[in-house]
Amino acid sequence: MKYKVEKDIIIYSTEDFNPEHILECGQVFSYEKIDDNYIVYSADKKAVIKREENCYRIVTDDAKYFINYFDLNTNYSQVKNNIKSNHLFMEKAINFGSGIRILKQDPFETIISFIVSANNNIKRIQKILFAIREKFGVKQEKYYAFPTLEQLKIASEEDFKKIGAGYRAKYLYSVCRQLEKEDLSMWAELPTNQLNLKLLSLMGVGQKVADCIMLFGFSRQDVFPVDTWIEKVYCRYFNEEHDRKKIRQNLLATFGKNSGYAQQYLFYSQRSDIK
DNA sequence: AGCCAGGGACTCC
DNA sequence: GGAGTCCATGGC
Repeated sequence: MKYKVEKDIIIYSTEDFNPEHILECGQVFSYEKIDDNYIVYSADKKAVIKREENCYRIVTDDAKYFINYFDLNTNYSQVKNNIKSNHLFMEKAINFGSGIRILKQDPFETIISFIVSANNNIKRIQKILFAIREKFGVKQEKYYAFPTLEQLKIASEEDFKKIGAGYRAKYLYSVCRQLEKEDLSMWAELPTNQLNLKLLSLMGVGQKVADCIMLFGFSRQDVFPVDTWIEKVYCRYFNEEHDRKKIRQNLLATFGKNSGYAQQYLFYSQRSDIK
């Protein structure tokens, strides 16, 4: 990826970087579109992505953080070549979401976000997560940081209900109780299968949510989140199959260590319902 | 009005 | 280990 850092980050190779694809492909919920620009919030940080003549400009106080966040040192042209299988639908999905990059999000924020995401729609997920920021996060200049565990653990189950989390309020409350006893900073060192077990032990985290957390919060590519949209893709292009465990196994066998990337192109194109 | 949303827990067997 | 059922809420 060709980019330059002054104070802002300037992105030159726009075929592998498209803010619309990156932010609206379902991997992240805390962002806004204002006119032609996007604002994304991660942990206590913020970045504005502006379209300029032959490049994108990422305006932020913490360039180092967002170079990592946007995964700028991974070559996505190569990623796309690696998963461009014989399947025509895969090639179409890649073309449709050609500017997708898998974000490296904050682990705690990702855990909370994808617990909220379960059996929910994206609009409402966004609303709940912004409310969590406003109610429990530290106020910055013009936005609220996502609360740390230390800050969020004062929340009661009722607090989460008032925010609109519905039956997930109980999960959020108990996950804070569970995480109080853990050292989350050590989880990044675990191999994927052990990290998976840690995540599955959390209330409100099943295999799909665990996969999303591993992919978006722990940079693991050897996972394949299967939700209702991926199930639709699978039935459309592979077999009529509704056992998500089997679907996951088959897709992992097909895409191997590039599964996470493949999943995201497929999810985005299917959810946007390209023909 | 009824179905669906980036599913998971719980209760049976 | 599977199959059924229930779960809050808002958008369409």
